[in-house]
Amino acid sequence: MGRSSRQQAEQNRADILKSASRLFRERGVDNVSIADVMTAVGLTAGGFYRHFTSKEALVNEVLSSVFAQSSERWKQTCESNRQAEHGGLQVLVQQYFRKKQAGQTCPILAFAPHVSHEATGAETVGLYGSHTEQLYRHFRAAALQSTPPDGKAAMSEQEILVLFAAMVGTGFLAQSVNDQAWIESLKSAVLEATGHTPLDLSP
Amino acid sequence: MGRSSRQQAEQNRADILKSASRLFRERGVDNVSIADVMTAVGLTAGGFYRHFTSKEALVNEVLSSVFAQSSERWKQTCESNRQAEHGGLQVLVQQYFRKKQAGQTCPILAFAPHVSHEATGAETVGLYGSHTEQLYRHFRAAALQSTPPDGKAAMSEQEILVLFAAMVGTGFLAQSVNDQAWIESLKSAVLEATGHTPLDLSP
DNA sequence: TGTACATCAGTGAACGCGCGTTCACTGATGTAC
DNA sequence: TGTACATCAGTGAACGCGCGTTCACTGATGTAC
Repeated sequence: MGRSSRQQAEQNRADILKSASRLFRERGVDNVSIADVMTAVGLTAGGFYRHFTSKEALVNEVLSSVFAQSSERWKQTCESNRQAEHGGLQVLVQQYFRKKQAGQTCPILAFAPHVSHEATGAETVGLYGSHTEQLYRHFRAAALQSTPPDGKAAMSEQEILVLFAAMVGTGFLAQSVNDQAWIESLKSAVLEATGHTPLDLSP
Repeated sequence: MGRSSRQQAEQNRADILKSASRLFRERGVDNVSIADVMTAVGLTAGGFYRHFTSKEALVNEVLSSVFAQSSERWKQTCESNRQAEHGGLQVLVQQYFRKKQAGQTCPILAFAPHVSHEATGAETVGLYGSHTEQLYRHFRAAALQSTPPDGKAAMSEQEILVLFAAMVGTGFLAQSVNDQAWIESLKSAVLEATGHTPLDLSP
């Protein structure tokens, strides 16, 4: 095979990051091997270390990239609904609950099992925490600029915190509990609570 | 060493269950080996299979036992507060958030990473789901019999679902995010929301 | 521009490690007479 | 009650497997003249 061109090598590195992002979100960091990632890209395991010093280094890059993606999407949802009739918050929660392929799982959920290992490096844990709080800030911004329906008051900080925890908690339960009916009732309860009032359920 | 008495063997089996319960909740199922469990009991790894057919069988027994324990505790919290001034719900949430040693992590949180594996058996996944919903039912019961403060209305099903998701979500975030101040703000927001009104924070 | 050489991206076998599980074995316990 | 034998709880080495990482090697790419 021999050496690849600089350009090809750069492309391969980008492919590794992309495949790892998808696989880590699909199966979790600890259930994806370096060989899995490299095979998905069409290379062999040994070559991985020309691009990253360790699996942990890959995890850190993927984590930052994936959180940045989510952050961007949340921010856009928030901004594009600035003058919408209902606030952007409901749209955000709706998208959060939308049935997605496994490769698009919320990073807060996808990386938590890896992060809560005792063995995981402090850098990874720190990145996870700060990115999670960053997502919360976008959530909060969307909540604050949502126009309250009818004559209701704007959301309090307390309500925003509770709704964020409820949204994440529901996503978490959706990953582990099979009972679709129960999960749906959780989702619609949280969704309705973001509007301070039951939504009409007409299609 | 030779054979142990029936009585001793029964004791050893119970010890294995107890140690496994603690270790699984402390570190997660996938980060605890059979050897870890057996060493904690003072035996060697090979002897494990005189008591259980596989690790998965142990997991299933531990899961049921640990969930049953939590279920019992939630039910008691609920009943012992039936005539209390504030409802049992706030006591339940307060205990849920109490800083516990790692061996007492809520089973909903502790077993989720193992359960959301693709490879995990259907039996384990089913047990996890039904036990989780059982805990929710206790939560709901505590909420429904809580006497609403002041002139507030009783909690709606929607509110109960949201608060359950928020409680679990907060516990989940507490495991992975280091920022204690933020975690505390989530906890107190959820706790206050269970009372429909801010609590007074005097010691 | 053409040639000679150095670089280094990728290969694939190997290493060391921890895991769940198996197995031949030991010897105290339980049982049959 | 005492003896002879069967049982089986626990041992500890071994197996097979997958993992993260290393390494000698290959040969196309990049560079110096």
